[in-house]
Amino acid sequence: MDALGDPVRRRLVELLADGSRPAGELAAAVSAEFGISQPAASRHLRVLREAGLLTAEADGARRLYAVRPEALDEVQAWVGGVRRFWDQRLDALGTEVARGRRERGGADPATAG
Amino acid sequence: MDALGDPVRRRLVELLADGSRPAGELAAAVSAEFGISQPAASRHLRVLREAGLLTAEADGARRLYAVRPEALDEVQAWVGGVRRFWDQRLDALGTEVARGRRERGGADPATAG
DNA sequence: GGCGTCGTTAACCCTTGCGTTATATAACCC
DNA sequence: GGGTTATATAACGCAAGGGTTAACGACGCC
Repeated sequence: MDALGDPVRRRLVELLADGSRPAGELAAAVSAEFGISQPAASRHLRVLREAGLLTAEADGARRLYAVRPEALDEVQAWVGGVRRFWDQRLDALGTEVARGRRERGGADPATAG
Repeated sequence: MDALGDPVRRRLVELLADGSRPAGELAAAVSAEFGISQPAASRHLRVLREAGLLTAEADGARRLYAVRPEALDEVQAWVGGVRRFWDQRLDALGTEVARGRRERGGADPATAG
């Protein structure tokens, strides 16, 4: 998840959302969008690879990159873990979404809106 | 999402998973776990706040922090957007998980194993 | 085998970001 | 009001990360 803290890297993952692509294609895309060089893109791919977000498969002279779904699972699981609480809170239907209310007695935008 | 690229900040969000907490409590926790000072923790909270991940509500001399669920929605939506493709791929049950196959004609470890 | 292409690695610079200590602001309490 | 607690900001140093250019390794083609 640390690896996804960079917008270029997030973009690279996005570009791989609909299937694998050769490194060159990815590099061309982010180079154009972010104005960075091809080696820079390569390094981002490397970081993503080492973080387990992507896999690289040799295809002749090219390298096909692809998303590793399990990694996305982990991310989603993490977010889900945090969100779960809020979901059941909302499930309890505004019983008291903002706990500060009780102390301040103020209306909460989350429940009001 | 950039804000979640830091382990301390992720931890802070985790600590807020089960409800809001005062800054001091959060600071104490991450200070202990990561060996950082209170001001450092405060800055992380600030980053998370400015990123829209957290909200801060004054409670007397304290400041109650809480997760902003909408922000988590965005994260999950992003991941979901990337994952969706993979989900339907897996739904098609190994019809051809590794698209590289067709170009190379070689057996893919993912499908073979 | 020589050449062009694809991609990664190396070496280096500069900015960003995180950490620290010291200090400011604000609320509570007596 | 003075002191204490709670939290944020300021000023600053340092390490890390990301960018660049140059060079290297690997494959494909003729």
